[in-house]
Amino acid sequence: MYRGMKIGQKIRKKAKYHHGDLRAQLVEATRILVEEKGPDRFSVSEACRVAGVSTAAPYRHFKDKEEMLMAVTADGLERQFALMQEMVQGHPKHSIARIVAMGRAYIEFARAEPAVFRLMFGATRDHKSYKDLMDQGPLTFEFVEQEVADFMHKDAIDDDVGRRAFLLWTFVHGLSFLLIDEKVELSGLVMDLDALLLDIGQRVLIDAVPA
Amino acid sequence: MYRGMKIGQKIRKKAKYHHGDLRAQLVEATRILVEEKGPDRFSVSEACRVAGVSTAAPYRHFKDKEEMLMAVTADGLERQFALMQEMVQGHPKHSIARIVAMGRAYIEFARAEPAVFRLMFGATRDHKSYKDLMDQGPLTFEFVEQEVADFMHKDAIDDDVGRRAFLLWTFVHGLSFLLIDEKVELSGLVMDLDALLLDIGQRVLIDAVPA
DNA sequence: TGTACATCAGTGAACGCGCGTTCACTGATGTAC
DNA sequence: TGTACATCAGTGAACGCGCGTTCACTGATGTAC
Repeated sequence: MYRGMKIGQKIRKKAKYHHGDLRAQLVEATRILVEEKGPDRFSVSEACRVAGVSTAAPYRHFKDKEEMLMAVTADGLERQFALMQEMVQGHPKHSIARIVAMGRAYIEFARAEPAVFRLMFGATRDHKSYKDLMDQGPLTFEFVEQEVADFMHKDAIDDDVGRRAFLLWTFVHGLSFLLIDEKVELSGLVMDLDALLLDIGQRVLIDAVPA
Repeated sequence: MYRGMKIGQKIRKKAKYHHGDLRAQLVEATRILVEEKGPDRFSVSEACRVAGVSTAAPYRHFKDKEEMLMAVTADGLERQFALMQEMVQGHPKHSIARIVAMGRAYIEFARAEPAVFRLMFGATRDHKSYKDLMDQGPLTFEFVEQEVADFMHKDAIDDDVGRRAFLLWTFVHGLSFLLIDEKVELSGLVMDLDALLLDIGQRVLIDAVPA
């Protein structure tokens, strides 16, 4: 059964003419289907079937199919950001453990919801609402920059901080895709994920000192 | 007009009942369409239109639609590998310039043919022929490992070499996706691509020396 | 509190569309004698 | 060299399918008096 949906609930919902919660439920159905079949094989009709509603119903809440996908994407961006903020907490300020935790959060999100991750970071869609949506991306990156600045005991984000944050992001982004696209397995990596993140974190954040 | 196809050629080809070259031409049409519309919006019918052939014709050469995409993917993997080998040549052995050139080749391929790159490295397809296809991937990675071993003046590929090669690959892979998915622009990077690749190459290949 | 009515979230049937694949066929080519 | 025939790469029409979206509608809800 789907997340947060008890047996029989679907039928009960159907009994009510006015749903009350259809938009949220359609977004949830879309999220599940996208995850099950991939973003390109998702269909509005199927989301309606899951939500127990006629195929015309979504058009009260969304302009078109693409807008449903955008809603899932926006939700994903917010949740990933939240997860990163959450996982950083508890690690001491200025410690590299915070950087590692941040990277792990990024990757864990990708692995938990690969299809949503692909929506979030995959090929740009040429939909109107896409621009608004993409405001969340920079926000998350600024958070990474802030953490890097903290680690380096800098109180502002300068070019050097930006560059290092970008290196970290790129690495973690690449690893996410390699993992969810099954080009690489964590078990084949010799090191475990945390060790790997620590290693790359040190390489990027600590400069080589000439002997 | 499409690559290697002169005006009028399509009509001339059509005049011949026996094509002689249809398989190759369909692969080429598929490649072009995938690049134009994205892997998921490619259709067999359209490839047939481009190749100037009936919609049933491909089934003499391919089992199904997916097999056409696989052919394009395999071709892409080979060409990327060739490009990497080619761009490394001319740089002195053991020099980091070889590593940089290799990374640049990877990224240049991705930028030149983003949709094919997505086919090559995107979500695993559950097609029978997919397994055979994926033999090329490890081959390319071994080449990277060999170059890393050379740079480090090692004559065998050990775990340390493998780990560093993996770090390089992950970074370059992440950068490729960020670029083709338009999450980042080279112009916004402060450093140019070669400087960036050199920087990350050094960080991965040269260890910090404790003061 | 009861009633009239506007609002609005849903229905269900229908639409046109392009798709992947199959089918019996046809016409060109290569080969045996 | 000429002819009969097998082979095989194409045709073109048809199929069933599921899709996204629109339409006139209906029934539940909230509000004004």
